[in-house]
Amino acid sequence: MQEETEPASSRPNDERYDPQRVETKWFTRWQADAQLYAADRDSTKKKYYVLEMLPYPSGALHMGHVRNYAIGDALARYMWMNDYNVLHPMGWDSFGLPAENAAIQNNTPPRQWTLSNIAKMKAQMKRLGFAYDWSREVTTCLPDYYRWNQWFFLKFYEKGLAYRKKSRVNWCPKCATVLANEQVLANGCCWRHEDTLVEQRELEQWFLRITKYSDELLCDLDKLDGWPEKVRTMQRNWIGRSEGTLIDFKLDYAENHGGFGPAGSTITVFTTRVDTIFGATSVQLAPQHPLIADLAASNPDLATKVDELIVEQRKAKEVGDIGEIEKHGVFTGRYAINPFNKEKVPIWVANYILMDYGTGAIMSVPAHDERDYEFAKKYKLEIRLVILPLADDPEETMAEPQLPYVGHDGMLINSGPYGGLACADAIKKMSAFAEQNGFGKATVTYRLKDWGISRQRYWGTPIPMLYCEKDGIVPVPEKDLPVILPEAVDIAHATGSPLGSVPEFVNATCPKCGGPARRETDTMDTFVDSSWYFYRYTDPHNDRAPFDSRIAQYWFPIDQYIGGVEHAILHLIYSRFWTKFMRDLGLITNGEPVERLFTQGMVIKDGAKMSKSLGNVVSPDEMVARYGADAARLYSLFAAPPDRDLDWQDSGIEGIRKFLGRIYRVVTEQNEASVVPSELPVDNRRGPAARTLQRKLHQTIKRISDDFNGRWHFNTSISALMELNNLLSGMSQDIAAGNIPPEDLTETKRVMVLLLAPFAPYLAHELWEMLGEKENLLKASWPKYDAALAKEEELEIPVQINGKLRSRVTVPAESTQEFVLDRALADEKVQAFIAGKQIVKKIYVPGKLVNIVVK
RNA sequence: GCCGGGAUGGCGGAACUGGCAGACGCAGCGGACUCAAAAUCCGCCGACCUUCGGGUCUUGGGGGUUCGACUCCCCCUCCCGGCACCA
Repeated sequence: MQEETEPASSRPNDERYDPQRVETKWFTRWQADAQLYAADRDSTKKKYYVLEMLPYPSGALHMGHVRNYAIGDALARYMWMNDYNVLHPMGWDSFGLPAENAAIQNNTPPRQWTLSNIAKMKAQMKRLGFAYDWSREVTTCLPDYYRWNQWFFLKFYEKGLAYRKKSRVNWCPKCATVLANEQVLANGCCWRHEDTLVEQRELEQWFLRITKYSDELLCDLDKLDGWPEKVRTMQRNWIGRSEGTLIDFKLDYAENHGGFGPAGSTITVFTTRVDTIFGATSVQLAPQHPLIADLAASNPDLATKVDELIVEQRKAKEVGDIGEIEKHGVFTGRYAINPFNKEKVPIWVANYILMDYGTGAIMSVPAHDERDYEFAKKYKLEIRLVILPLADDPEETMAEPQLPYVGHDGMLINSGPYGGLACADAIKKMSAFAEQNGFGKATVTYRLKDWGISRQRYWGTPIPMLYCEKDGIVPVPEKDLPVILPEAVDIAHATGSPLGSVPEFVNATCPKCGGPARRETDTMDTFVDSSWYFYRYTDPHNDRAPFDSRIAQYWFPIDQYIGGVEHAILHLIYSRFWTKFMRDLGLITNGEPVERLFTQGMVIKDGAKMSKSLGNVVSPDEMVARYGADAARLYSLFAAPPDRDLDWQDSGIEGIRKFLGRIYRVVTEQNEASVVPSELPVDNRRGPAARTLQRKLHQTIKRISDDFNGRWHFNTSISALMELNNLLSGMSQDIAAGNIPPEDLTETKRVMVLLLAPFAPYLAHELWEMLGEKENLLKASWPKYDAALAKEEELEIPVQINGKLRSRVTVPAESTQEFVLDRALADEKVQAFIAGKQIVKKIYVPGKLVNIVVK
């Protein structure tokens, strides 16, 4: 009596889902249509700019890329289907060191290596079906892009925001060139000469004055509520704003006869706790402090000790535990005068003082600073209590603290006229006093430093500057841009900047005097390229300006930016800086580039980040070949919520591949009713099965739409789609029996395909066509859900007794509290549990549960 | 040390505002189809106890609030990320 459903194996092969066949077919079609994903230049639709961070063209995509782009692509497709004018571009962050390394290793010119990598990766992206507007492709290593880096540099220079300064860099004596920080091994040696210690050298470098925007970069973080709090916190830490006071300690001439001469007569210290200054018992200098060179010149013993301190400090920094370093110091033999109490305090040099923070000098207050305390104990310096904390015990107002006491809830003692003041009050009054008397002032210090953009490398944007003997530093005139990066440069044997060995490049004419001039041979940090590339996408072929302001204004800010959290600081802070600068230039009006930021998690395998050395790398090409692009993409969305790390499992993608096969089968099955449905109108013909299907359909639309508009938990979107598919595939008998109206069946399949489209575009397009749809799926409208249809008619209400689940009752959805409670109490199992007991409380949470409390 | 994030079956994960813990998937087990296998389909699938009705326990650990806690509060452990003698 039971009809056996036809086994799948008897189905002709070509009816089964074959990802290679489907994907090749659509890949070919999409290739032929250059306009497919083009953003409109003029559109009455609302704009939506969705962007994924552009990759470095290393030669092959990895799974992290696939995940990143799968998220962005799903969003772009969803927005298209919601009738937005979508901008979804892609490009290449294609300057940088690996191209030079490859050039040295394989003897391939960096340009050739880079462009061939781009070709490979672009082919991969296309095969994966990502919907990019390739007519807007930006390649940062090409002159039509980097000339605008140079143009911006000239603007920075014009505004006084690009300047030259001596700065310390890593120098390998064997390579005879400068190394990036990443090229210095953990033990402080060169990556190519593992037994050679890297030195620090002073070099003239170009800087961009990002610190001009420190405050704005910090304050505007508060407005970025579409950014993860984590990233905002990281940027706040990075900027590191700190309010404090600068205080000048005069050198004691009586003691310092001669020493400390030309370098100055005062030491300026920065402190956040000027209220503790009466407890200062020494002044501590960073070992690199300029005053020391002066002293050390006449004191070789001191010079040696200071050098040791420098080495200790640098080693600790390289190992990354500067916080753990054993504190060492040396007394200079000299003294300074505390301007508040005119006391003479010894001047020391210590390895825990950093030259690049504050002024490189501190006043040491052992009683109220942990580091100073530790140092003072070690070298037997005086520890003088000047703050008494408020006592816990209200009987006594002040407590004898355990040293060091670093709290702010106290009162000053032993502090002359300031005795009795509260800390906060004292800080204000003492800062004001210092300012009135010309030996200090309240100030704000930042951890953020100006951005050193000079790189002694070949594969980067040439800095458009000239050095003329007569006119000094002269910018290249705008009309002479771009300064083209020459090819055929021997980078393997270069000493210093490779461009320095190219006479045709170096030798130029001074635009001012017409005499000979030398070109700048350093190139720009590649973070310059990525600081503004997303503006170029809006007007990528402009040869008169980096972009047209009006066009950029239409698209900006970026509605959604998606990328790895590893760029939370550098790239995202430089980009914000660049945007503020462009606004001040009048190019744009927005002060921030990115409205909403999403940072996706890493792709890991076997509990570790994928890496060649661990041998746990999963190749996207292999996944596409074995399971298809749709499966690879769908799995990267299904395996974990996008913001969390994703643990790659090969068996998992296999499961997704099976799901795609099931949805293919369910949608394409020609399941006609064997019983002819009656002629009644549809609404009256819908029995319980039809209603169940309809309800599930609308619930699924709601769930997936909510995920797009909210948390982006696409893993649950996809499970919702699986549930719907499971329900429909389990209804074959109802369908055969004519219990599902044919129009419902068609509608369900249609909607399922629409819901699948953002995640698995190849299969969705194929099924869409198979359903007889003529219009491009991208232009189809995202389905709307009907809350009334999604609503359950009957509810199964769990019944708890004293919080423990004991039974369930089924009630109509609109039941009153009274009705539900009566039903629950009448239930047999419930009766058994409450028999002989007293009902204390009856709780009904509408639509959710009943809890009966008994004694 | 400071600031984030996290810990749920054998595994990846779900549970949106305090209301049925374990959706969906993987792996596993049983069955159907097959000469057989693969593929596919159907069923079972947290642990322990069970008289097979069910019962007890269970969301890193300990306490608390509540009729009710994965969810809120306090304390603790471990893992991941960032910052770190920042004066």
